[in-house]
Amino acid sequence: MAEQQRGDTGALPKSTLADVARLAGVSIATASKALNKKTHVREETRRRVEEAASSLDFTPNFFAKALNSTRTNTIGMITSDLDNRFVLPILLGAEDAFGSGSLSVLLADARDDVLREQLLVQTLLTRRVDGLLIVGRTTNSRPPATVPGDVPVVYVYAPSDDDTDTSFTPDNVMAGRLAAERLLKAGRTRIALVNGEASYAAARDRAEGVAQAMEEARIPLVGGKSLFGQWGEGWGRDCARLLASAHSDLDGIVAGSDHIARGVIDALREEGRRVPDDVSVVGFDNWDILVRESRPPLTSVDMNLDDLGRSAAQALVDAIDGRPRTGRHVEPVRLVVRES
Amino acid sequence: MAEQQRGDTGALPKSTLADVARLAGVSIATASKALNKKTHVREETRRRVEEAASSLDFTPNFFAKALNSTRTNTIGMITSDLDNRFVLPILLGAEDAFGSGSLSVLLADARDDVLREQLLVQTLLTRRVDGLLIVGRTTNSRPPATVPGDVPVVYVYAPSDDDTDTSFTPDNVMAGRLAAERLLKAGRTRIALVNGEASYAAARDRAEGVAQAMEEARIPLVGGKSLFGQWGEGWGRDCARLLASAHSDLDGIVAGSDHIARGVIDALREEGRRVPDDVSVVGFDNWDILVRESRPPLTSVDMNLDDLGRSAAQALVDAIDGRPRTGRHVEPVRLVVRES
DNA sequence: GTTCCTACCGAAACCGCTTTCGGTTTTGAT
DNA sequence: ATCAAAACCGAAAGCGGTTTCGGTAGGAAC
Repeated sequence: MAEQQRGDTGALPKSTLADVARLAGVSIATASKALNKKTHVREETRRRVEEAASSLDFTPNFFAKALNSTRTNTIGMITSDLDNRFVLPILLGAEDAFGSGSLSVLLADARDDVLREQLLVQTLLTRRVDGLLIVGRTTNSRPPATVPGDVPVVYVYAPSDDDTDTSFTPDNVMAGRLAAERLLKAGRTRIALVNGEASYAAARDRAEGVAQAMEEARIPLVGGKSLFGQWGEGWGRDCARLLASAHSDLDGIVAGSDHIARGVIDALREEGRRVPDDVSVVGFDNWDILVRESRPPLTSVDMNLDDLGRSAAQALVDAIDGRPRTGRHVEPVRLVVRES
Repeated sequence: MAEQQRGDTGALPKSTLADVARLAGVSIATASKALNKKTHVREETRRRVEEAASSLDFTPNFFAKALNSTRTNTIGMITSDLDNRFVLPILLGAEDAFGSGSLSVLLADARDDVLREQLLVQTLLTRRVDGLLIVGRTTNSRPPATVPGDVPVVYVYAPSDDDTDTSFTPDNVMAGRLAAERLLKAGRTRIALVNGEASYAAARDRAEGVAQAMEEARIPLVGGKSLFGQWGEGWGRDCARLLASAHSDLDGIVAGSDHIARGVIDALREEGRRVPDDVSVVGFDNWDILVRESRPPLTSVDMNLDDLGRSAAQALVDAIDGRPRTGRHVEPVRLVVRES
């Protein structure tokens, strides 16, 4: 009998702070303080207010709150991720970085278009987001977005050109090292690098890491250097076939991506080379659908995107709280050993 | 000289409607009306106000606006999509369904957990979203979320159990038909269906569609019925191998997914059957990375997720505008012919 | 019995905008 | 020139909270 159904629309009663105050027999001001654990309110009064609030299942009006007080507990996330691989891990990271339920994420897709991105920044700022997470499509660095004012921005995956910005990007050099070292430790000495497109920083960085590891081991790369090509399976196949026929002693291949690795493995098998007995293969990305079902299952370097997202989100939270952690953060990756 | 830099924080000047009104020499009320193209305001007055507004680059305070007026131009999107395939297409659809920039999407991940989903619904309602888009992980139908009040909800991919809700789901029966018909039209008569897990509505529906097409053609399925298994390449390989050795006249395979199809194709090739010369193969999902680089490139049924998302988003917009389109909408899919 | 603190509480201003409603001009017709 | 109707405009009342600041009551100190 306490609550009245309002019509038959099932609309929620929407009690306001005034209702709570009235029910608790205090002023609105006191009710507000009581619920916000602020200034001294007698313990008993607070209890009364809280009871009143919960009995009316009072939910403070988000917008009224936001009207006074700069924080909105909302962050904006602008993505340009085409194949859809980063958004959710990063979202999860962000959600975890806050207490559950407290923070919300406004997601928008820039479609890899600078103008559109700029527009989205505006829109999000209008909605008074506390901070911005800008997710790139590649690890190539990019011009910083122009974000007026003091809104913190964290770049993820694609770092900002400006090193005084805050960026989080996976350590592709380390990835290259891990891949090469894996093969070296397994005693392989005739190792080739079938890489992706040279226009990608990821490809170049991985090449760099591989080169470092090989130099330290004083073993030259088969073919002398990174073999840049395309990202697809086709390139992996073609290149592996050439390598196999040119170098009968080939015993290891670092592939620039899992995709390429799939091609490499298939070609090797068809050329009569056993994987991993004759030639061992390592890929990058640890992309589930590619890695798990290849024959044999592919050893791959996982770029730890979840952690990357979480770290970035955490950094954004910190920045919002006034503890900025500027600079380009290059996050560690990890090798996932499978049978290849 | 008009704008003053406020300190060196670079904080934006944040002009308010009052500033605009003052500059234009009108009252706040008039300024408001002028900018909102509402009641009659003299054309010249409107101009003055608009000039003032743009010279101060006035942006209305989102929260103040939201405080009076139920609409917030924000929708909530709750996903449980694990492999990350639907979120962006649907997001794009939603963004397109509105004028660009006008609407924002609050994204949250339910992690396939009913309790968490319920929590998120609450959180989003607190933020007064105009509507809710609930994206499932499979096409299996699901119990409706309990959304108090009159907030419109549209289910995407996974339809609600309750047919008076609004759901959008791809037409997997049609998909099955298209796949089978493609093979039949190519003159194939010894066709098998290597399907995914029977616990998935998608698998069962596709089987249903294939069965319909075969019946109409009065041609039985090799093996007599859908061969349910798992979704992976491994199952595709194993099953294709068995089929190939048991049925030398086999000339067509419908695979339950592109993933399975990849396995099927690889196995067939290794069994010495040429694709498509000896056996033609069709997959489902048209998942770029799987389809394009298989040998030969795979003919596949595209589930039109972009359109699905767009339609769902549009329906949500309509519902918000008071034109609900309840029911389970089964959206068409399309065949993408490649070489297999 | 004053005086002075202290701890609580509440009136009222305010955040920035929308909207109602009454007052003032303009306009148009007579 | 006169007057009603139409067109504009602005004061003020919200929307639902937070926050300042002054008022009270009760107790300790004198």
